[in-house]
Amino acid sequence: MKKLNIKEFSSIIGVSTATVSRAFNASGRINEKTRRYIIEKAGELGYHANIHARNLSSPRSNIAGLFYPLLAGEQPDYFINEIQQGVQSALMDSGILLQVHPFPARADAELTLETYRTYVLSGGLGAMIIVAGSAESVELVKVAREAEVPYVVIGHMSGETRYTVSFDNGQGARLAGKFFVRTGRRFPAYIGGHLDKRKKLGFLEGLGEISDKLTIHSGGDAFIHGANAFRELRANRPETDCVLCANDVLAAGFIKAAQESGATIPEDIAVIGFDDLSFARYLTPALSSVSLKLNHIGLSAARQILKLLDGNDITPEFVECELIFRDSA
Amino acid sequence: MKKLNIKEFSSIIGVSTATVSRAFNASGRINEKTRRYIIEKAGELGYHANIHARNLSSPRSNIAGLFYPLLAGEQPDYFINEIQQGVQSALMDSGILLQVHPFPARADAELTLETYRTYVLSGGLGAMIIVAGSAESVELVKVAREAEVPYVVIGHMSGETRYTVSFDNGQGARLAGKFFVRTGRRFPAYIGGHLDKRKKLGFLEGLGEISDKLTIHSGGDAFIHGANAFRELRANRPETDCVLCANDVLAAGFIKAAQESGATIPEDIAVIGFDDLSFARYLTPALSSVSLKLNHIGLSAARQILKLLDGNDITPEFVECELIFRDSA
DNA sequence: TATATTTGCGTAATCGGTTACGCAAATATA
DNA sequence: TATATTTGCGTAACCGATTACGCAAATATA
Repeated sequence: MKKLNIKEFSSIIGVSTATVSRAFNASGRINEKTRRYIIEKAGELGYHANIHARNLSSPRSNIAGLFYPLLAGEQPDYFINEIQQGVQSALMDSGILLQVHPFPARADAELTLETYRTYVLSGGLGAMIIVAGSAESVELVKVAREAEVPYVVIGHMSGETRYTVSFDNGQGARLAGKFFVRTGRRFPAYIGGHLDKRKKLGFLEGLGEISDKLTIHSGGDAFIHGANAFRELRANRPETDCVLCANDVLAAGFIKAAQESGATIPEDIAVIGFDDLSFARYLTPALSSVSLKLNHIGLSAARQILKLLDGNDITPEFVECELIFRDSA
Repeated sequence: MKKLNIKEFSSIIGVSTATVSRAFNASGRINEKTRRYIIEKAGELGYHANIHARNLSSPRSNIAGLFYPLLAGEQPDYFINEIQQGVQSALMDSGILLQVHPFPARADAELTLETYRTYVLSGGLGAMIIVAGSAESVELVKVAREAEVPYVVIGHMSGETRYTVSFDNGQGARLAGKFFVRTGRRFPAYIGGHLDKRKKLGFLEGLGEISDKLTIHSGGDAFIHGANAFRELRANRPETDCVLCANDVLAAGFIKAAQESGATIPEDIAVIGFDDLSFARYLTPALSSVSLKLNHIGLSAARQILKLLDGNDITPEFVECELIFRDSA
């Protein structure tokens, strides 16, 4: 079945193209009966307004892009996943579609970034949600500004304070540190992938008096690195009695290795993870973790976008980290 | 800075619009020097061809949509996440963008579906990847056909054999059943959310001689339901010595409850999960699971799409389930 | 009833590209 | 050198919608 365009369709049902167009758009005056008739006929004959033509003549794009830095390694990225799901639920009934735009770190980034740049600047997106965390994120914000596309950034980004849903890793880490001193721990360790300064600093602050005892271990961000960290710690600094891991996957690896070696958690070593991904509670012992409320953050960011698209103003939002207590600390 | 359109841009740099257009498109004859000159100038002046106009005059869409049924409950959907990540890596350097289209089950589905329908039929998408598993998926395939958009479906869908990347849950479950009889288990149970016939049937087949002893428990698909299942089983059928769970989250819940009650796994009860999500190995004991190779499936599906978009033919692909042995069985 | 206002719709310009067609210049062939 | 072919580019007709403008009919106001 050949596809109808507006000219054919309108002439078949005996009205003008303008009227057909008005039937499908809120704008313009049209008799309610005519509108219903046209909509009905469109259903019968299978007429669907070409979306590109619409976008061309009256610029709009109901597509929002979610941009985020790709994790190194092949592990599935639960972090982003939880944000994405939050974003999606907020967008669900808004008529806004979601496009996902991962970008790799450094090496290939330039190419990918350039692709996105062109895409956005040529009008492909109506809104952008940018997850901070790499140099590329900053570039993307520039692109958003240049293209005059409404955007919000998730997380910390220097220089950007206007459109954000932010959280403070440092504050979260501080919570963990304080908890450790409060529960009488003496020899803390921090297991971090590619070092996140805020986390480390916050942790140090929270650790207060015992902060001079801190050991830092950094390898990668994956399960295996958590396990390695445990083994090295065991070998080089057996007195360690509490650790903060930069993410939950790392914590899972750490716990696993600890169990294999016979260490008990939290008695011998208390461990706290970061992000509070939903599998944290599946672990044994169930993992205590600094919750970033990722789902909530995603939701908020998307709602902000929705407001911007409605022409409303928004105020930056700050989401406080919360320490979720389970069994590992 | 006002945005340039092709007419302005071309007249500023002293060529015709046709030449500018040719510079950016593979089609058409153009002197290599002219092309380079134009591209350079475009960079300087910040000219970006309007994407809607391009799509209008020469129909193409470099957007692929990933459609999938939404999980009941608010849990993050790791299943889809792993597929999505596979899809993304395959699409990464292809220039094809990915849009995600979750659709809720039943209740609100009609509205959402209608939105997607209109969107696709009006030319919004260049390709569709449809995850089977609900009545809506079938509808979406119809939409794809009607809109003449290349598509591939992931999973089983009756009537659709041409464009698929499929797997057989039944085959996977059979593996689990066989393993249980081989290892001398006698009283099997199946923990399933909304019952998946194939899984149950396959499990029964694999169970062979001990299949008449099978108990079936079905509640929901979440962690809590797995835990509940354990408790009920313990109360009503304490002799149970092996279970297959319809997914890994369920299995995680089951294991957790088992540990709390003091039962040991796998000695007292062997448990096998389904999907082999990446957190399976984080659990204690590490969860044995029927792997669907979701990441691989996503990759394949996307590659099929790429082939179709290149005008090549594809042959349906079948991905065999594999039982991944870890510590829980 | 005469005039002013509103409503409903059609005509045609416009959005910003792509590309068929044709022509002149450059190159190849005889 | 004369002719045939190829190359490079410009002109203008599309692609399929939206919407400013204007007119006639319907309704409101005097």
